Amino acid sequence: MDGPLDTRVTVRSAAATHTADCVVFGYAEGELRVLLVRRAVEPFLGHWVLPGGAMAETERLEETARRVLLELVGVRNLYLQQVATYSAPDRHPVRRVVTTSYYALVRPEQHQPTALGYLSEVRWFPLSEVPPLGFDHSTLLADAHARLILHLRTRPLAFDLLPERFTLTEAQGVYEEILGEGLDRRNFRRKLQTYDFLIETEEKRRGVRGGPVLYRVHVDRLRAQLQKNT
Amino acid sequence: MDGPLDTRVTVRSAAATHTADCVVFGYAEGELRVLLVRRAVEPFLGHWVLPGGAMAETERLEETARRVLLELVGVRNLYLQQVATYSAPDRHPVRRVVTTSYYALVRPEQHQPTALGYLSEVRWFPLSEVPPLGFDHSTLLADAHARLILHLRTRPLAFDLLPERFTLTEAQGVYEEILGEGLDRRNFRRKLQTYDFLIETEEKRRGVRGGPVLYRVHVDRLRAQLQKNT
DNA sequence: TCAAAAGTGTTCGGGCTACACCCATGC
DNA sequence: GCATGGGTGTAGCCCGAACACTTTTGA
Repeated sequence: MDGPLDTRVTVRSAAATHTADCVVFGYAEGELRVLLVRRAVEPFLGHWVLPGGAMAETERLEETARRVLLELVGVRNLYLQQVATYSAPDRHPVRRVVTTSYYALVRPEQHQPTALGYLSEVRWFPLSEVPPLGFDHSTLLADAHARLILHLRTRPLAFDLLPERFTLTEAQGVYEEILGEGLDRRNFRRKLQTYDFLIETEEKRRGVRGGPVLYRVHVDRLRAQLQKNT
Repeated sequence: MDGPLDTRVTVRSAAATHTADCVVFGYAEGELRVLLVRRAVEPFLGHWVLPGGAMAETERLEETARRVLLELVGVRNLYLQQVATYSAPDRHPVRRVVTTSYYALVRPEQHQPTALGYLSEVRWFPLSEVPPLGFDHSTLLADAHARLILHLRTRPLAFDLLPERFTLTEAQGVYEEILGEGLDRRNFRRKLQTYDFLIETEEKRRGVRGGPVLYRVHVDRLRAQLQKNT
């Protein structure tokens, strides 16, 4: 309660480090992917884990998460949602670390992630090829994905993963990849046509049969829509 | 990320106290209520706040929350869900405190809350009569209530707030109080009749016109149901 | 020209909503 | 006995699910 400890039980307050870890989702080549980093230091040297960093003195956790993402993929202003906080005393083998997880949606083609600091590698993994992660990060990833599915069912989030111009079939691919299930093309398109933030452009995608029409989003309307069902 | 800090930005890791604060909901006399405590120490001396406590060295935050609830209302094994984590650097006027909030559902008639330690008073407040709270607890309360509404729409949570025997009208009252809207009696009853964990007893409620029949829940079936849509 | 993907309407069923009358009990 | 709340069924609506053929374009 932000106050002195209760006196009935003698507890020593834990001086834990607090980190923000990011589950960064991206969509490329028809697959939902997640950004992982490889550790170059112990513990879990050589393991793949979620990118993250320690909360600084004057930061909120969300700011920590944004700072990490800026450093890692050089992107600001992306869609970021807190998922949960993990506090098992032994979740870090060396010292006490409490972690709050966030999920983020980015456009992979716009950003080249760079390994830095204590990392040896950064890579996009298709969700189905993610190896067992260090710490309890497999759990964080699963929880974040579950939360994303939940959110996607009530909010038009997929467009934060798509490039500026996209076809409806590509949009459907994003939905199918996140939800992990196939969707009916006509039902899907009818649903999208109810969104006032979708704008049909004059262009068609070249190099693909059928000559699909390209769409773009009216950014302000999309933002308004997203705020409505927060 | 549970690792050394990134090197590109020099951050000093914040040694924050971490607390678990509880938004304890109860239903009594036809009203949804929340359990608040009054502080007997600075800061916010005399203010009403959410009950909570600092995470101990060997505890997970959920255990902290359960410990607080055990001490405060003497109840184990209640329905407890993590809501969110709050980390604004200035949310506590004296020192840095990060707080993770939980909501809990209890049966007020079974427990007499007791003020202890640094508290001068403990009281159930009807949700509509909650005063402005100390710290940022008004926000935590609002967020927890919003989360409860969300959960109630997909899970049969109301029965964790009702006494062992209850009428369908009483159950409807709980739903209406949480959702903040009136429900159609017949539609509501039809919906409840689809739940296999509701058991009609032989008894009727005495002292109320109409002689409504009392129901109880099949605890195992309810637990099974709740786990299904976690 | 043919193979592949884009594009398009209608029907069906289930679940939610709205609505009115009789019955049991307390006062 | 009468006022209050308990108990019950049906019809419309909306949304999501299922489903097949024509058009466009690349190869």
